Amino acid sequence: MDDAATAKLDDFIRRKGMRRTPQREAIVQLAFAEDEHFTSEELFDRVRRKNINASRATVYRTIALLVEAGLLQEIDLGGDLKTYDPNFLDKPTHNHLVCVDCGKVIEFEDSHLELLNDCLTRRLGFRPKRQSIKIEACCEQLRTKGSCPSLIEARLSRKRLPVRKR
Amino acid sequence: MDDAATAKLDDFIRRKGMRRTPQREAIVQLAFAEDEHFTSEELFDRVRRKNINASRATVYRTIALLVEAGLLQEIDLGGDLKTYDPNFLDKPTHNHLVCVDCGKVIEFEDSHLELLNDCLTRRLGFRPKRQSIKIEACCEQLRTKGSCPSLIEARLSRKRLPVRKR
DNA sequence: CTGATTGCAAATGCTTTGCACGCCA
DNA sequence: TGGCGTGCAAAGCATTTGCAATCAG
Repeated sequence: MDDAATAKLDDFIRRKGMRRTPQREAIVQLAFAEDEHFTSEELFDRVRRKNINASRATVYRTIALLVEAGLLQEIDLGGDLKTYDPNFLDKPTHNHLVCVDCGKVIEFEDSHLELLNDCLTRRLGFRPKRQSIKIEACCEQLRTKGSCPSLIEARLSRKRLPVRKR
Repeated sequence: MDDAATAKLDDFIRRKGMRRTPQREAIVQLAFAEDEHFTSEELFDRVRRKNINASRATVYRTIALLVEAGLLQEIDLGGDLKTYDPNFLDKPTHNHLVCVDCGKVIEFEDSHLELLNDCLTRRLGFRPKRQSIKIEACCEQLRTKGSCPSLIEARLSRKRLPVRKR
């Protein structure tokens, strides 16, 4: 978590008359420790692995806090669980491409896409607030060679494949 | 529900060795009776209002069936409930603009957007499968005049506003 | 001190499932 | 008749919440 984020959170907490607690500090730090998206439960896992004294409820409450403060974005990756993205502060306009085979998520930005969306929104008589683009696709390599590097990587790291059913 | 859809469903049911039951028929018909998106519970409401003998469980099971058959699309409109879109068979490439104030959903298509997304996907080394674009915006009129026709309409028809918390 | 915060367990609410019965093919 | 489909109630599961104890300021 960079300084801008720290400052923003401090400001938010002060304005709200809230308190700084060790649990909050630790959870927030862990949320931004990696660039990867996470679910509530995954963040709670990080907390447990670090032997931090914070309950599941506090993790959920802190996530809600960060979302409200605009530091964390709730995004839809297609699963049934809510996913959070810690990278929107640095790249406010990025979009997501999800590999339907391995669930790997790739973030990308494109100014043309942004501009086009903006125009479309205005043409429809609206004022753009936020646009989220999710592209579901599969690797060329998977199709042609029968295996995709992301899939292999996902298997090696024993990563959870995308959830389809709750 | 047009003929193409009926045929497609018939085919799907036959291939799967499934049966045609009055409940299924009725639920499917109601699902495509209107162009509007619906949640599982809303579809169940329609069923009840028509005094059709079908339980909530059957409605859920039939929705799953339609999604699997590719006749219904599960889309993310930002609420916490799953939403289903019955219009993808006619317009496979449409996107959604959601008014953040009244929750009104507008469907739109744009070939430039499609093309651009397609190029982007390929450039990233992927093969496009499906792209869903959700734009969150608010009416110009709401900003300038303090009220938006959709909002008024939503209030008049006592429509549920977008769900924020479960 | 005072009230925000936490932890626990219970509650919520949507969705799924096990099972016995009924009905389509 | 065989076994898919249905209804009911119970189970699942992520998330939220009530409440008493605790802790920050």
